[in-house]
Amino acid sequence: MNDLTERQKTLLLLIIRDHIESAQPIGSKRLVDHYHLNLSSATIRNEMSALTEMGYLRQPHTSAGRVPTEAGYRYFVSQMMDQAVLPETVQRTISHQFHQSGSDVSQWMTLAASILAHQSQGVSVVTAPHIEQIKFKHVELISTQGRQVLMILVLVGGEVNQQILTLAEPVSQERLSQTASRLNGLLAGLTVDAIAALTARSDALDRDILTLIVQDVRRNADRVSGDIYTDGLTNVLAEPEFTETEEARRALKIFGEPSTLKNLLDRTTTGDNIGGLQVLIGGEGVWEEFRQCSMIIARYGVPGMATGTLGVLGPMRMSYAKTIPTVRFVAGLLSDMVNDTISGE
Amino acid sequence: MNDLTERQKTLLLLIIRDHIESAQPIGSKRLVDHYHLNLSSATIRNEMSALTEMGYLRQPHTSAGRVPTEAGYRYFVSQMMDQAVLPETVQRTISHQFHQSGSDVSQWMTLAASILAHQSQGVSVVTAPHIEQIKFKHVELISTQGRQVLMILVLVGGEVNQQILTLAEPVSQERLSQTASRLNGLLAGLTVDAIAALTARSDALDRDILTLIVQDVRRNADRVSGDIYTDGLTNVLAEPEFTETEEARRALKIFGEPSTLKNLLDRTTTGDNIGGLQVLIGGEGVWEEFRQCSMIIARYGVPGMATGTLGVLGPMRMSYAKTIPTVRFVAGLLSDMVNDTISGE
DNA sequence: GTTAGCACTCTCGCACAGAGAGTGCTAACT
DNA sequence: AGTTAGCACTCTCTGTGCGAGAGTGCTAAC
Repeated sequence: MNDLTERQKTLLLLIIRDHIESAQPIGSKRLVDHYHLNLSSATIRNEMSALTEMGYLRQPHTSAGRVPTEAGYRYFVSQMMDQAVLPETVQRTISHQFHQSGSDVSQWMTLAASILAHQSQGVSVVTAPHIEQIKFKHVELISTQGRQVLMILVLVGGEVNQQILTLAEPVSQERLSQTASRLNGLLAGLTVDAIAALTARSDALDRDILTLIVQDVRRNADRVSGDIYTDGLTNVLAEPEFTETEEARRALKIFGEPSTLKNLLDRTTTGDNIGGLQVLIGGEGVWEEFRQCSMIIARYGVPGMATGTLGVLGPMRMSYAKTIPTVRFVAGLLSDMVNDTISGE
Repeated sequence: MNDLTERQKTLLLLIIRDHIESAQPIGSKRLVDHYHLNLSSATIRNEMSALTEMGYLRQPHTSAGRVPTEAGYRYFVSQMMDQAVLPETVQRTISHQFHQSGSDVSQWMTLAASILAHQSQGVSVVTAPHIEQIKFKHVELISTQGRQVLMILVLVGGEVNQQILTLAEPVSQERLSQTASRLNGLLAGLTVDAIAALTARSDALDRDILTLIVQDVRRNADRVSGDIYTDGLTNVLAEPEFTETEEARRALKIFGEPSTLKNLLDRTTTGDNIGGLQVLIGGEGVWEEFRQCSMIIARYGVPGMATGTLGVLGPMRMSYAKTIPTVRFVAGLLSDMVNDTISGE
């Protein structure tokens, strides 16, 4: 891997950087003209030939300039991975936006997706934090009319669900309030599984409600952890490599199908490397449809408690230098926010 | 308008229907071959020439077949508007999906958008119902830690908001419960404005909470009524008229920008024609970017109480016969559901 | 009013040539 | 040994010209 001479390294990085900007194959002459290297085009040709031999560059056809291969990009990314930092002004802007937004998880997600899409000019995707251990906090029962009761369920972490249940017979608000406060004492801090265990040995009214609580929490856990937020779907259409629509369509279609997308994200991330980014270049064997694309993915949250995934999809020649630190920064922010809400109790 | 002979009518409808299917200009010969009319191509040419003269058809160039003009489509739509009905099997499938879904507004919206996009193969958009008169129903105050209190607010219509407020000094859960139940008696059924009026003449704790209630409701009203759900963004890329990306991109971009989109919908719909559809053909002067597109829009909900908009964007040669009844049906379903939740109290 | 026939027009696809860009190789230079 | 100038070569891209095909409008006959 590191049998590259110093000159070859700088040349390779230069070529990739230029190609990311111009979206065109880079020739030796162009290189000499644009950057005043103290070298002739012939020398550069020799080096380029060597880099091609080594698999970092590729020629679309015999008489075109060079284009980075996946290996080339990977080298490029590995070089800049550590240094790339988001300018402080951008950091502040983003933080500001988050602090201005509401305290609702879905708002955070939407905002994160929007910021990622904007900054990177790619397609962003954010999954809501999946809460590993859901714990009961509080329940309210409000009679609405006849046998219909509105149940409000508060979970540790501040999440609130509501649900309407229909009882076998009308029950007064007073009795409902009593039941609620009794249950609150009984269930405080218990996990779903513990509550489910309790259900069996309870009397009629309690059983109805407990069953519903368990059901609701479980269903909701599925739904919320399945929630996927995307933004910038159309950004990618601006890229020159997607002028023939077919390619773009196939890639975008995947992003339009939440289930497939979730699957893809799950397969490529593990829960315990918070802070570490993954950069998938050219599909990297993961998904045939993304052969022309790259993805930058990160996990955020608190391992073992609540974690989610976020990432950006772009063309293979996306601006890694900008996107990588952005993804990292936003992941950090979201982690902090998740941490705050969880440790709140 | 109705100076069309019977034969011209059937011919016009035939041409449009064929063009919607084939996406190609329709020539006289093709028409004779495909549908066994008892006419020669020459006769048809004469009629086509007349239809062109009248502005219903157009020739892309001298020696191509005919293509419908906007006026042609409009005539087509006006002819089928009343008869088009959704097959009962489809109706049942859709109803079923709605009844299976949760009771959460945002789930309805997502589902509606998904169904519309799928059925029509176009881009769908649904705005959440805007509640005109928000009324208070119930509040709960739950102490979490120190001075932080979780406020849960239930509105008439079943909507539930939560919000964390920080008090000047710690207050016991008991006192909070008292306050909550007092407020519940006081505010039941009041509108936001009425509550705001009360705020002035209340003591410290009440005032804090009341202010927050008003704030929260107002902010939430803005947010929810601003919520826009879209689906099928990539469907439109499959259409042959969008193979050059530029056109598609501009149209899609608008659908990616919630604010612009909302503006557009608001401008083209009025709140009081629930049940009536609007069909905008070729942008219809509304929006330059949609020159190649059509939109089918409907309002749903209960006028004066809560209404929202939903619609489908597709190419001008979209399948009106299928999309119009679908939009109408889904609008009806959503209206029913809104009606149910509102009249629930 | 309808139809057959015909000349006309315009697009589309294809082949072909020339320009341009970039390469690899060789030989000369430092 | 490394670097450079020069040159022949290859391949894409662009524009042009031409024939095929499709469709039309018009005229004259039915």
